[in-house]
Amino acid sequence: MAGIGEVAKAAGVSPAVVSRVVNGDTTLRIAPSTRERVLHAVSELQYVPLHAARALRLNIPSTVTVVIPDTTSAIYSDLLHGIETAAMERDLVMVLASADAAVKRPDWIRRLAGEGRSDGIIIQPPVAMTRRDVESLATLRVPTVAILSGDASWPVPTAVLDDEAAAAAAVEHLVAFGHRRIGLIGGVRDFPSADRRRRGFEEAVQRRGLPREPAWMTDFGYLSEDGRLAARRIWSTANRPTAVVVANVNAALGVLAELHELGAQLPQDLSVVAIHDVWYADTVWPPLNTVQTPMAALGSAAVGMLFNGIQESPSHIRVVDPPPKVIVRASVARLDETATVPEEAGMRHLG
Amino acid sequence: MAGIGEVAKAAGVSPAVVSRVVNGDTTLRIAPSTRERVLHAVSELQYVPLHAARALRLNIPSTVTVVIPDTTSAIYSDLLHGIETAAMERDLVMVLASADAAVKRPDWIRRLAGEGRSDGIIIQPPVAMTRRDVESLATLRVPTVAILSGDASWPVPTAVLDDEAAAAAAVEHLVAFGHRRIGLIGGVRDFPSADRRRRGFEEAVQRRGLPREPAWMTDFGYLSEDGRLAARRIWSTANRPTAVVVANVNAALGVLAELHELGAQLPQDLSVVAIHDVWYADTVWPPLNTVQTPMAALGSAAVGMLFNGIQESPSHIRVVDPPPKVIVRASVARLDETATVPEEAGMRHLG
DNA sequence: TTGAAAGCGCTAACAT
DNA sequence: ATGTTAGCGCTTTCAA
Repeated sequence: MAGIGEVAKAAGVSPAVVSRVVNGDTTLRIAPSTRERVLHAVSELQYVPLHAARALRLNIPSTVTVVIPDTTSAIYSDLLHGIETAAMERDLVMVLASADAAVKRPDWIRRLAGEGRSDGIIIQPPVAMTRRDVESLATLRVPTVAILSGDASWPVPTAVLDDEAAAAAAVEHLVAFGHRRIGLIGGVRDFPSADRRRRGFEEAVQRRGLPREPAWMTDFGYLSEDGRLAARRIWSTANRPTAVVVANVNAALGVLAELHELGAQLPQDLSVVAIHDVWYADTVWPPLNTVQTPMAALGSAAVGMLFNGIQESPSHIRVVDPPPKVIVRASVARLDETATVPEEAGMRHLG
Repeated sequence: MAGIGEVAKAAGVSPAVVSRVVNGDTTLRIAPSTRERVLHAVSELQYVPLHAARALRLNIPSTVTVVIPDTTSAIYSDLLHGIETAAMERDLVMVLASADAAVKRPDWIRRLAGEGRSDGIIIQPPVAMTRRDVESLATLRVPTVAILSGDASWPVPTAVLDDEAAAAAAVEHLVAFGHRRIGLIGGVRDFPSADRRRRGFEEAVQRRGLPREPAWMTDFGYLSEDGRLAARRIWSTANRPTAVVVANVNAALGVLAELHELGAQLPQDLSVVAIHDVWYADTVWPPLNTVQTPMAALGSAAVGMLFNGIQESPSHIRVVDPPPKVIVRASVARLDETATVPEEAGMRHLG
């Protein structure tokens, strides 16, 4: 409630002095006693500068907005930490908005971010979002970067993971455990990150000279229910794979649940490894092997793209460091009789 | 980039007219052709009013900030939807902040909310937050309501669930399935919501005349790891219960995982029902029985407390509607030999 | 070492 | 039917 004027009056100085003291103006020459009085009045009246007024006067970025399909998905846990840390370093406030709202009310992102409330937007376009929708983001007068699911051809700058490497790491992990008949439970077609994971999978399979079987590959999506569908499909094929790579950990949970209901013995009947690590991966049964992806680094990079100044920011980056890391739990069976490949060899040459 | 002045110039009118057209001033009498020109200029220049300037000029609430310990916990999924829906009805933007930040930088909440960026705060005080911290929230010049874990004695307004009823519903559910030897895997002591669930549990046990056994009750906390600890403790007691109520679904995941590792057959060896429903409750094995709590209603109520005007807002409310609902899946075994209580009777008189 | 004054972009009361 | 003006709270030359 207290404004700078009241503080000034209480301290017996002008508003200008209060402003300079509060903002720690180093060029300011001031009598220690005066400074004291000001500081005292500030804490007495609990003065906090009104952001709207500063924002109007100065033109300093202060807020980064992140829009993700589901704020309460553990998948984004590391991502958000990465963004928040990078934002704090730049003294920016991170604000989170669910894409739900954006979908229900198409004007919502504009409302949230297009009124100068935000100085940068980090968005993962939900599956439902068309290229046109993305394009319209570019018309917001706010720097925007799309994450996770775009590619270099997009009309806005993008930052993505090395999805090929993640999928390849999953395949190599299975190979190291002796598997050769490997399927893919993938994301939907024409969704860039899903396409990349599929490509990484196929290249790794080919490189290893593994058998390829169309019936072992599905593309229902990233959700738990999608995983259930895929599990039923693959379980019912005549000539099952011994293992599957699941493109998303949430889908993998559905896969495990459905396989249980189908009466499968896990991991003997089917081994599972999923992309992305989340805290509850070790609470399911069997505890799920995952490929940990550099989500925190991605978040940090996205913040950098927005606020590092134009010249240093390419319009498309792929975060390759740290490389994907396999977390071994208990959802992959060791197939000793076929284990011709030494475990080490599997992981090395991925780069 | 384009300001109201440029739009005015482009349309050949004064800024005042633009303002009134844009804001849909109903009292405004204007020539259709003029309005047309204004609208055209607005869309041509992609004019969006600068929020900071409006906020400075008007004094209209526009933002509600919610602070929760972990933004990426599915527990809060319904809560956030409830808040968001209620906020949208009032044309408020919902902004999410993690308590992580608040803990790392104690001034962060002030920064976020004390600068007038927020017109209302909904916070779940994390376990680490002392009563003094909560008290200091009251000194922010922003209306604040604490949710989920407070009680009527707190220095800020609070909105909580009917935790007693939720715990009682869990007990009644187990009784209806024939259980009599029932334990509680509770939250930490002196955490209000945990204390209430414990009380609800104990009252229900007493009401039903069930055996009480201190070794069947633990109080490690709400997290998965806490659940693991509790599961080991209870599994190793000489005279085990046949079922446990777990005060939090995340802890329950830990319980299930640990029991598996201990070699337990579920649910035959131990039945489990947890408070709060989340999407992945049906992806674990066995699919977890839960008590669904009215989180969305709670969120909605909290928004109401903040923005409904003082007279209608008591400083403490308990959301009792809809009542807790048991979601039956497969983690509770039916004990037919002891099933003396008709299933229906169990749920009725809870109110 | 401090103060006075202008102005950031917008809206509302008051002209015309 | 439209324009003029003042001012929201703050920062920053520029002056004293």
